[in-house]
Amino acid sequence: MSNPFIKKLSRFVVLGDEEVGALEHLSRNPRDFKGGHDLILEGAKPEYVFLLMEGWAYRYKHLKDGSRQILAYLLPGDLCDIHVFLLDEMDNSIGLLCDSKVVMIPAGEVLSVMDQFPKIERALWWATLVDEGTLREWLLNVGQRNAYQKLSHLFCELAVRMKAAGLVDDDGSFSLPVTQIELADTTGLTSVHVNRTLKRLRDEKMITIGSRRLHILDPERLAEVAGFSQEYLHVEGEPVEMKLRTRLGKVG
Amino acid sequence: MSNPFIKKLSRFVVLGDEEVGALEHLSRNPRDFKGGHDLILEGAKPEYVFLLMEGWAYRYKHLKDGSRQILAYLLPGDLCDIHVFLLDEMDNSIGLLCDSKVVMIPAGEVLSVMDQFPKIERALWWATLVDEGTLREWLLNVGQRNAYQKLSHLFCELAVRMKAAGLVDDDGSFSLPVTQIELADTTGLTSVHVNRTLKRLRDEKMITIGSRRLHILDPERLAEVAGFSQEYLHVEGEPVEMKLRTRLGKVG
DNA sequence: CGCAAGTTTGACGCTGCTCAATCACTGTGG
DNA sequence: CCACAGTGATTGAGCAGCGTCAAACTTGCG
Repeated sequence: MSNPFIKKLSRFVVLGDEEVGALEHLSRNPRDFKGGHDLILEGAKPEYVFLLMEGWAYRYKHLKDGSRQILAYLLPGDLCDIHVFLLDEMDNSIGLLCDSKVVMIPAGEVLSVMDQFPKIERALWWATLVDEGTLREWLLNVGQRNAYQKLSHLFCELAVRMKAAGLVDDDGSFSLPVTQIELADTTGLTSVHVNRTLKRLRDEKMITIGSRRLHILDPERLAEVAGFSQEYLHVEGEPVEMKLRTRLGKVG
Repeated sequence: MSNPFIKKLSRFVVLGDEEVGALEHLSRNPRDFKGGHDLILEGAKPEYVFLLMEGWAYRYKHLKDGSRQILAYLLPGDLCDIHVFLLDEMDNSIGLLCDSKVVMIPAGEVLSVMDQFPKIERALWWATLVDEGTLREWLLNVGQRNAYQKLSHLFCELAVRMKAAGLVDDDGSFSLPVTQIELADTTGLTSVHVNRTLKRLRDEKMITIGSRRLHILDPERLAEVAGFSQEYLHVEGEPVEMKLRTRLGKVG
């Protein structure tokens, strides 16, 4: 299963051949995009749903004073803006952090696949719920933790998600094409303070960071510092549909 | 239409008689709960979906050090924890801010209504997307704005939501059964600093606050200070389903 | 090689936190 | 009807985590 989209939805429902076929059809023809560019800007009329097949993207929003909040990182298999259906215009921008492969799916096509395959609709809904859970963790992170804990928590989360996407090396390191400025805009800090905090994490031998890679040297201690537990990401165990079947004695 | 749940879902889809009937059936028999109590605590096995019919609830989460982040306020018509389906156990708690009427819907019942009425399923999904958008605004708020702007933004949001629920008085004031401690845990500030910031907003004649009510005296200036614009709440205009039909030339 | 972008470090200051005391409000019981 | 307790609001004094400003250094790339 090399299609990260199908791999991801399989965490939620058990897909039949027809459904796999439909998803493969949806994700045919990814286009190559250069890193540093934006897929879509706040205010644009959304026509496509962007599906990331390879690379890194991020969702962000600007304030009038120029400050920026990064709202999510998007990894292979993630839909960038399924909430497009609601919007007359985009309420956030999506940028690419490195060269990436992206499928642009016309919004109507997503809708008709959902109409045809209720299971896919439900899987997409569940994916949305995971995104929401992640957002809640981010809010907790930004609202309540100090700089040291914030960065630790972010790194723990990214490690788990990258692992689930099969993108962590044997030595435990993974690509992190993110500048300290971006880490700052993610956590609500300044890049100067991020820099000092990274130095501390490095000095304490918990991480190695540089040349766009992160290596977590001491995962246990990092998770301890962050107060991290990975349940909210729902990357482990059998598909949600199966768990639900067991729990409620019925098919979702 | 006195049923706030139906009223809310009607913002997303045009409901037929059967669907209205099903929703009315779902929301029969609200139970009375006392304010200050919790509906469900983090770690509990979720069996019911809580539907708030009257009153105020909030979603929150604790850190081990005892600090708390409030993640959402729930108003009449809101489902408190539809994401229950995903969870083996609750990853957040839900508390009541005042005496409230709540329907406890068995999780399986929600599922079977969604199976029977795709439109309702889609409306619930859209409601989830609005929640997610709100969460993104909160993240922006907590991450990037200062205390003065944070509180202004929160008040603007609550005013719009209360208005949509038909709970704002003619004089523009509305019930806000929230202590300064809770405002602090919402915005990532301390109650002392919230107090000082409220004083400033009062001194500048933008709000009146007290005895569990908020009166916004100068909505324009408050929105200006906050950088608030209400689109993300999707309380205005025709139902999303209709807009979509116009936009895509097809039925969602 | 030389620029551009990002990282690192220092000095200093402010927003918002901590600690703590006092005040106001509301509901309770004698 | 009043004393009292508990909760929340208010205010002050002092402080620290993180921000600002600025300069130097490092890295990647055409």
